[in-house]
Amino acid sequence: MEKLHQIKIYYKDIDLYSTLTSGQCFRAFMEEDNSFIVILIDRIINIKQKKDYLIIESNKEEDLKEKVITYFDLKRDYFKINKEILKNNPDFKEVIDLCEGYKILKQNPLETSISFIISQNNKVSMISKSINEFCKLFGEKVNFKGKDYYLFPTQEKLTDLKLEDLKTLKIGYRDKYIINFINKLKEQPNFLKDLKHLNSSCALKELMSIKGIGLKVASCILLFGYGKFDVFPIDTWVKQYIYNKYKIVGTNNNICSKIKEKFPLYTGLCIQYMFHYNRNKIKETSIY
DNA sequence: GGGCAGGTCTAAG
DNA sequence: CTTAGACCTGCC
Repeated sequence: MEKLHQIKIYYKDIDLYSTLTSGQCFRAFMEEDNSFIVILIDRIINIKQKKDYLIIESNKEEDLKEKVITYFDLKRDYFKINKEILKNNPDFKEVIDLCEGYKILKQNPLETSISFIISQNNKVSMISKSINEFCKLFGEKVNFKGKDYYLFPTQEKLTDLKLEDLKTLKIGYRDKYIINFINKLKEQPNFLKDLKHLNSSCALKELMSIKGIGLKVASCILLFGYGKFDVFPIDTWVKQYIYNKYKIVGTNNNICSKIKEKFPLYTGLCIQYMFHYNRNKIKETSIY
């Protein structure tokens, strides 16, 4: 039985629920006490809010505080950013208010890439199942508070992956896209590391040169895996919001350039706010 | 059973 | 350069 490490971080301005359950990450589990289990790259954590503190338990002590701060983007001043966004778009206030405490997670680029390749034209529940199965097959098992969890596999572990290894994942035609991606990593082992240093439009181009990664998935990878706030994933929810609010239609490229004009600062964050807002509105007004 | 889900590829104009 | 259609799969 591994020793349990606990830390406390003074931080109150985060909404763990909306941050962890709005489709940025697919492997956060809510516990009965409203805390969350998060597979935080190389460790498992349990995180909960208690008054003005975040209470975190983990199986691994090393750099725990730093890892949590980075993952949940706690150093960024979202109040200041929100104010700047509002200055350009006062009518965005209702959205901003609903998204108070919502953070852009900084996840593992490898996990983000594969997760969002799987996510295309797929359901969130299915995406989670497939990714968990993927980790179970190829990732390291970690016992945490009496339960087994699986880390996301390392790049080295994935280099020998074959198409037929993916058959049990129920990811359908996306299996060959994963293999394309892994082949790219085999050719260029530093591919993911190098993306960090590219500007967003170059990084998008690099990612989209891989068959199976389009504009939407590439944008998700850069926003959620690299914290590049100047890319913005346009999906069905966001499209719907933009249509309802601004009557903007057209191809994704079209929508992208128009929304960039309207929200020149932190466009990626704005889009994510819209996504979260619209999903919540739909849920609220749903008769089911 | 048809439609749909945080899209992308392909082929055809 | 733009745009239908097809596409795995499970769940309603």
